[in-house]
Amino acid sequence: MPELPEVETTRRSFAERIEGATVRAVRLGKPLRWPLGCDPASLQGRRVGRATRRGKYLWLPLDAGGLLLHLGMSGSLAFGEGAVPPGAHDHFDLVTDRGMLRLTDPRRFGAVVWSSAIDQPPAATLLGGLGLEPFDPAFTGEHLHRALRGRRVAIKQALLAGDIVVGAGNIYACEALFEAGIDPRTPAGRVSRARCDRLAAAVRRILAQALDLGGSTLRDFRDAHGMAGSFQQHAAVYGREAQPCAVCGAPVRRIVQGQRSTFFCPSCQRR
DNA sequence: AAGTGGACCTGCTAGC
DNA sequence: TGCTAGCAGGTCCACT
Repeated sequence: MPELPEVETTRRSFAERIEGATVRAVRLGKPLRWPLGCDPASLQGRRVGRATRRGKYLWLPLDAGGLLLHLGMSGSLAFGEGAVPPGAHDHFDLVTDRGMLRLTDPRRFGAVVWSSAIDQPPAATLLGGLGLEPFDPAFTGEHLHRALRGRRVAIKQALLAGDIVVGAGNIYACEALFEAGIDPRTPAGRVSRARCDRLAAAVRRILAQALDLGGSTLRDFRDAHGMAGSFQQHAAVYGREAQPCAVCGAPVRRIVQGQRSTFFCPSCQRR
């Protein structure tokens, strides 16, 4: 599910309301990707700080540490007052004096991990290999071109890998490559400097547009207010196999790269 | 070092 | 109607 726009939309929807709250209790459901890494009772009484985002991870500071959260493929966070009984897919509740933050995640690829600080393991280890933030001014065509040099993987997979630039998942990598007019199968190291300029701009523009639209809701994404996103209605290629390209009319193709679907227009996107 | 494939887990849909 | 195969927004890890 959640790529950068969904994670950031989620962050914005609860960060201000939970900041300054005091933790009353923690409830765990079924296991997530990794164990919490602390006694849940040890979080009681801690003060919640300002939630931040790095890539697709959220960092929720608590006194003397914090929680690193990831939504995996199917996770979403909800924040609300009142005690709603947990459902079968509710696997983490942070109950505070201002309301409860709840992670719902049917597939359980998500995670909530305690760390004594964001720059200490395990948080630092998980965040350590991440590439630049797409809206970092340092993320330029020049940076992208340099980072791709010598890499033989397809450009689509290089974007998804997250070690050069974070935030673009399967939907937005496809959309950015469409906007930049680049065939997703192009070997990463063969994308010219000029096209890297276009691609870096396209990644930023697509992610910004998706952010404006509250992300994409394919099936179950909701922000912490329960609001769905609407970017999926603006997708040019993602999920549109065999439908006519809005620019040239050629049928959109679906191929598989690294066991993930890639959608592209074989006419508008070239090697 | 870079590339590849498998693993994690559940739910939904299309097709027979 | 019911079963099965295939697919889904991520990313870590082991292996070549």
